[in-house]
Amino acid sequence: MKGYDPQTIEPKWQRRWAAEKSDRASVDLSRPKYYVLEMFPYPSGKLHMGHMRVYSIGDVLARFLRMRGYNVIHPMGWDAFGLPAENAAISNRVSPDEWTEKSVEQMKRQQQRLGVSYDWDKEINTSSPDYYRWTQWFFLLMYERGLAYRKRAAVNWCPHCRTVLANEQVEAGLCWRCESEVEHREREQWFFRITDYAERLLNDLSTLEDWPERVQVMQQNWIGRSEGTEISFQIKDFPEESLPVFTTRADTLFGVTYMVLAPEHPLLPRLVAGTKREKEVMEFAARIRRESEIERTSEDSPKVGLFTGRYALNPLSGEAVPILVGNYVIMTYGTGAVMGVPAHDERDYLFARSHNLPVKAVIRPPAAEAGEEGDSFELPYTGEGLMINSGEFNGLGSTEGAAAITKKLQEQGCGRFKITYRLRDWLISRQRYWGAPIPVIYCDRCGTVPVPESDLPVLLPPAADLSGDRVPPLSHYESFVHTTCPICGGEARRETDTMDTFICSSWYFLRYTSPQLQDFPFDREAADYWMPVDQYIGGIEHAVLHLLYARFFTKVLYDASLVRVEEPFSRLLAQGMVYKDGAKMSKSKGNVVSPDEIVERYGADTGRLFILFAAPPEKDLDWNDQGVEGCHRFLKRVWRLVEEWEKEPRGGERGAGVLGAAEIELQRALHGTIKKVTVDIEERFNFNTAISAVMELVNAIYDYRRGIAGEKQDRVLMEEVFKTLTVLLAPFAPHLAEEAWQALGCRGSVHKQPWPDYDPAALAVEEVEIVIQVNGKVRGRMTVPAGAGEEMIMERACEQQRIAELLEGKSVLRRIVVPDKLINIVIR
RNA sequence: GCGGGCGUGGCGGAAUCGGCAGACGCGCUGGACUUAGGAUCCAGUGGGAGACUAUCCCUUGGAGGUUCAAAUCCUCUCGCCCGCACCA
Repeated sequence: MKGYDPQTIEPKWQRRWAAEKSDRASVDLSRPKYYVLEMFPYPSGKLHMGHMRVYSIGDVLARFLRMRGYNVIHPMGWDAFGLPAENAAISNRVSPDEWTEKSVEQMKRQQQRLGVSYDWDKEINTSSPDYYRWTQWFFLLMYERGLAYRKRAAVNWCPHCRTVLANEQVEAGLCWRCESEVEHREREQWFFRITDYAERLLNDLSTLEDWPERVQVMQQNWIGRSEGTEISFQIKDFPEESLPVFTTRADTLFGVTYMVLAPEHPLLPRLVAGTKREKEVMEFAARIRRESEIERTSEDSPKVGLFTGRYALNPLSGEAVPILVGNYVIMTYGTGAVMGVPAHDERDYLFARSHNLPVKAVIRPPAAEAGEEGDSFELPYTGEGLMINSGEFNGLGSTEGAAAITKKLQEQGCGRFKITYRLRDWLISRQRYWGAPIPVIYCDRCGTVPVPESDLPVLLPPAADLSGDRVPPLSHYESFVHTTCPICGGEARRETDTMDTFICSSWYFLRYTSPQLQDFPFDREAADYWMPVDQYIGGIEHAVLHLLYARFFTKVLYDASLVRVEEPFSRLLAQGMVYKDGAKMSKSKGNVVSPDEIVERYGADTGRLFILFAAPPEKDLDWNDQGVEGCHRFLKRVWRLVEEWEKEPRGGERGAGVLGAAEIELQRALHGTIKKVTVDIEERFNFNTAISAVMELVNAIYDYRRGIAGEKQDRVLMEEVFKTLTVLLAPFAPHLAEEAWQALGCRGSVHKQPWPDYDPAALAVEEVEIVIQVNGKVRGRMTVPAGAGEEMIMERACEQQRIAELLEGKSVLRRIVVPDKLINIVIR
């Protein structure tokens, strides 16, 4: 053992651990289990600091919990299907599977260099047929349960990715992946009926107490539950038709002065058919529909509308109001039509003013806000108040009024209470090659036929040229498309869209529990044992996407009695991003530090330690090269301690049980550190302060060894201190800890040691330093016996000259004593 | 606009239940060892006043408040970050 040389010891232990499969986990009902999971990566081939951070966090927990006696499952795999692989394959002129295989290999090697304690026997790859046959199986399950359906709809189309996208995958009108502007296209597409689960997905958020609030809130917003009333308006001259609208303010029904339809509204063509306005209205609607999402939905784009020539009849007042078509109404929310109440809605007000529509006030603000008479108030008034100009409802408050109106409408058969969600069904078709084929066959005679389970997997044909413009690519694989109908045996065509990769990642945590199982997606007993994931760790970017889809999947599987948990992830840790020089690490900024670079220069232990020490896991982390140096220095410092100890003579008669003051102090430091590190990892997830506590212990050891001459040092105590220090360091710097453990002459692996308990007796102190405050200001300190009472503290405090001076001639009003901490003497 | 979060030395951060603000690390200053130091060790390091001793004052974005005591609780306010957003 000479000098700290991570380049030698790290690979050595990594090989040893791998050979011994020391991190393999199997079902053991006699032991408490713990499932630690980090979001699996897309295999880009390049590990970045964000990866290193999430794996370091997960590994501390996994190693710590194993030492705590848990049966820990800590798996890793590859989210391998998807557009980036396909695009990379096209630009590198290789097939996506070759490209993926190579990337996995590279990335796995990089991961292994970090010394993360994965059970590699559980490795999975979503692009392997062994895996995606079950992804297809889940599609069939959804189909059987009526949760997968096909419909023609205007969908989000990314022209750059040449595929459609789910709503969750469009951010402010841009593709979440390539940031191209998303267009709307009419297409026949497959959807999952996630909206059937909206209420449960929302309600069960409250059971996820250990999820960050911001993630819960983001999901709440996304689901967007809204209670209100659906009101059907009759249309003048169209007795057959009715026009339903959704409103949260049924109390304003008498204030409706117009109606607006979305340009896509199916009723629109019929309303204007054959009229002199037809051409103008339809052209107007077409123009708006051509506008991009951004143009149309940005708040500053002006609200425009056009009269259709038709009138709707207010179901309660009978009043006829004009029906317009307008750009500010969107087809995908509510009913695609709104009632215009300009007096009590900001948007309606703006729209009405610019289109010369009347404004009719029907809600009066409460007297306090409206002034004496309450007759004149500023419009629009969007708050609640008392109903006016509303016939029999006059005088009711907004809340009771809305209920009364809903009731009345219901009696008349033209309205009902309704809950509306912002959440839309999950569009899962993708017009790309590199994904799991949707297992469906179209037969002219039998219609849409799901592929029988026994015919799974529907294999992807080997990739030919993918660079062509033909969409979807699978449609030009004749041998793939042509098939026979499973029902009638006649000629049929396969579905040529593939599934959204978010489906692959919606159940992978179940596959880890029995990754090689051949006849079912996962072993039910294994899943029942390991699930739920106790601690999930990943980036905040999946707050809605992956985390919502996985929750939905789990609920469906629960309903199908395939799993016993309704929620997949008990605890969630959204780790912060890694920054450098005030910006996210990125190639364009030129501020990228790669894990490889760090491992080569300082070793994985240093890199891990820095990442964990620089900030708490959920906060953004500022990369600092000098900080890395500091962590490296610390490890070298630890190393030297062990090295020096090794050279000193062993055993000895010293330390036979009588400890001196310095020894008692060192022992106290040791047990205080055990306590702090345990609490920081287990309860607070604050690895940064756990590490700083270990640093303090190391400083205390140095102080002791400097303060006490070599031959007088208590070797028994020193040995205990060194061993415990090594164990405490094991989750953070696993290689160094293992090497040190061996150097200390201990048997076995440090990672198999039980986590130490602290001895409360060793923490006990005989004397404590107490702060003396006078009127809340620190005026002195003193050392008193631990547990000293108020009288004694007061007496001793007054012995201090400074305190006596301050108290001179003053009367003591109060004395507050915080035992073993502080006395505050209040004087006047 | 709605919702969530954050604001502490030169920097990253600590202060866990209202009880010594600034742990730990970086950086910086001085010193030791050394041919050398980007190795290592020692000392110092929030700002100000002061005989640079004692001691005192100020300090957690800002202003108030509650309290014996506030980074921590309350009110207002400023700034930054994130999510959603013409959602009827």
